[in-house]
Amino acid sequence: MRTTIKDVAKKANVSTATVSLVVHGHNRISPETKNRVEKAIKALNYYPSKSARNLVSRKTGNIGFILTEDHFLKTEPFYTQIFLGTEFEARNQEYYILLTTIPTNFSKDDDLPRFILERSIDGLIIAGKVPDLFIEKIEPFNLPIVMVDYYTDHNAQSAVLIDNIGGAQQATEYLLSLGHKNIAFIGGDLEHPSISDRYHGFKMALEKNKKALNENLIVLTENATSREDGYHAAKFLHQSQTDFSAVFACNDAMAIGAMQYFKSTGIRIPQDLSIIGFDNIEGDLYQDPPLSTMSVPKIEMGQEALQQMVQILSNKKKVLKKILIPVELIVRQSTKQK
Amino acid sequence: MRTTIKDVAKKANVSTATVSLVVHGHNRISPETKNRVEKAIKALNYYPSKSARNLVSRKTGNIGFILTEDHFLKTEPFYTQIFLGTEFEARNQEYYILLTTIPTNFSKDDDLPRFILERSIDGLIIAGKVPDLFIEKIEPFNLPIVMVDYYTDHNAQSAVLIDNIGGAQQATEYLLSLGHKNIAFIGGDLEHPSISDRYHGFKMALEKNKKALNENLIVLTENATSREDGYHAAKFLHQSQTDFSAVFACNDAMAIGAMQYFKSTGIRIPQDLSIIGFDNIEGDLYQDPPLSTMSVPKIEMGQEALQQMVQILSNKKKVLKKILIPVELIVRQSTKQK
DNA sequence: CTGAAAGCGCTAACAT
DNA sequence: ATGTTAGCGCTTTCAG
Repeated sequence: MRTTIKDVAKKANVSTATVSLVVHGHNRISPETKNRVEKAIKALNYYPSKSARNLVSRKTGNIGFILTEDHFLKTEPFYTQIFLGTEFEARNQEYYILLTTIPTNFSKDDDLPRFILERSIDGLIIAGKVPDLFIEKIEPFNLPIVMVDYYTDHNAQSAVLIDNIGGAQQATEYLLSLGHKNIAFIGGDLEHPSISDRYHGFKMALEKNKKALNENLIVLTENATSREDGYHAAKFLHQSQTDFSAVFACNDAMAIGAMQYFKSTGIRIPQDLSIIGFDNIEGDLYQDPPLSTMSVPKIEMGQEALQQMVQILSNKKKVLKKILIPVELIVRQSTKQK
Repeated sequence: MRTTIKDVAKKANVSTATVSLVVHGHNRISPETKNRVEKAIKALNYYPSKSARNLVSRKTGNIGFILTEDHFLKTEPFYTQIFLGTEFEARNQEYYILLTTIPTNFSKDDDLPRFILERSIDGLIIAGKVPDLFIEKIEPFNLPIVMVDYYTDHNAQSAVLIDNIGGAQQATEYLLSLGHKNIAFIGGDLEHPSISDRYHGFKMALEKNKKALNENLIVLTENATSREDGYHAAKFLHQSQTDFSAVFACNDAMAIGAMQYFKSTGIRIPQDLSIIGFDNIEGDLYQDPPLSTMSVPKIEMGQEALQQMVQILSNKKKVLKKILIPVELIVRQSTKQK
């Protein structure tokens, strides 16, 4: 049998209330009693029962973490890192994270995660793009929500977002500063806020530097932004016969795919062509040459999300914040002065 | 305020005890009452409070899932898939999974996961290789443990394991059946049970078929078994000038790296050299040629682990089982009749 | 077949 | 400064 608050009280010769106060660090307990209680706690190796606490506090101490299956199983551990960040922070903040996935094409017949139905969580962190339908369906549960790396104002929530616009500008301007005049952009589905923001950042940088936008240098694939898509985008670009000396890929996966294509045609990187990506994934380092990119602090984003959640949970007032996480230019060997 | 069992009882004109019995599907309730109660539950959208249940049952309804950080963040979503399998199954079995990582080099100064210290879990699933020290440190907590894809008999637990020996034999015999006489093996740290088992399976198949083992055709890298390691192992093999027409790599990552090296030297696959891997990771399909391999059912392994845990948790008797999950030969284009 | 009631371990008024 | 006590929502004997 596990030791309970009663055991501690008995051993320390106080009431359970006193023990409870000591455990919670209330200062209206005399130092001596406090000391005695603490000793008893140590001696008995007492840990308060979560269940009992939860029952009386009407909270669960759990925070749900949701992402779509494909995001979780993706080769790049992008969301996995974000999860890890929230898990790290949850340790400090005394919360547990309940991770679950939802089908990538969540449909109206799909059940909501059990922890939502059973109300086993105090709040919900949603990472990455999820179907609108899902957001709608959880609305009635009135859970505090923090989104990470995705945002929809379908119903207002707090969000932790990458500074995609700023980062894309920075990347583009870096390329410009290297003397490149004709810069191509390869990307995917503009419905995705991250991608469209990066695209915008790219255009803004050109405008700001009074460079005309050459439509032929913009290649947007239908949907995904994988290595394969990058490969094909590069091929398309190459075969369009338009002149360019640098490529800004909307993410590293596409950049890597593109690089692979260009190299296969004999184009040398960075001598003939500079390429920069976005995300800073592990694979960048194993490329030949290693890929220049914009670094996204994934762990930190996860931590930030958890902190936001804790704030929402402790203050009653619902401050809806959008937090923009800055990204950092990482120069490696895939970019070069023209 | 959330609806409680009392609300349901009042609405259905019964006692809370009756509601409880209905919820648990006891059959000593008359059909009419049962019906009435069920209607009330629906109408009020009642879900029993986990905390209250946990408190009275002295269980938490949670199962911990532990892996090392590097395993979780690996590029290949191998353990991620295993986790997903346990999570899927946990949904059926009414458990929540608490996922946490431990440092890859867990040292004696590292804290144990909070959910162990606070006893917030009923059992623990450990996936992949973890430091012995960790296993030792959790022993006093006397938690039911199920290991997945790793086993140590430091203290006896149940385990869900890949049939590595059988799979390696199968792969090797397949290569033999193709007419290959000189088959190389590339692998890593034999301290790791999976790798050493695959190595043994390889040797056993040779023996069984009365083929001598050529030491020059065995390349074991120091530690890891990544693409890079495969690349270097292949290089080493190639430069040793020993004759071989087929390679069995201890996993797909190494196989892919090896293939990359061989192709770079002009060796054609499968015309000049057959390669087979192990694991069946997603990347296999994107290789040129697509990689033949032994398929490991990761999701199923996770499910199996959870089921084992539930069994242990429901029976008091601790049956320690080792479950061997069979693997399946997948023939793609990297292997060919000699 | 159903209800009354004790109690799981803890917290938070309210007393003292 | 500390103790008493009434719940939190549920399960589970034990009666009826």
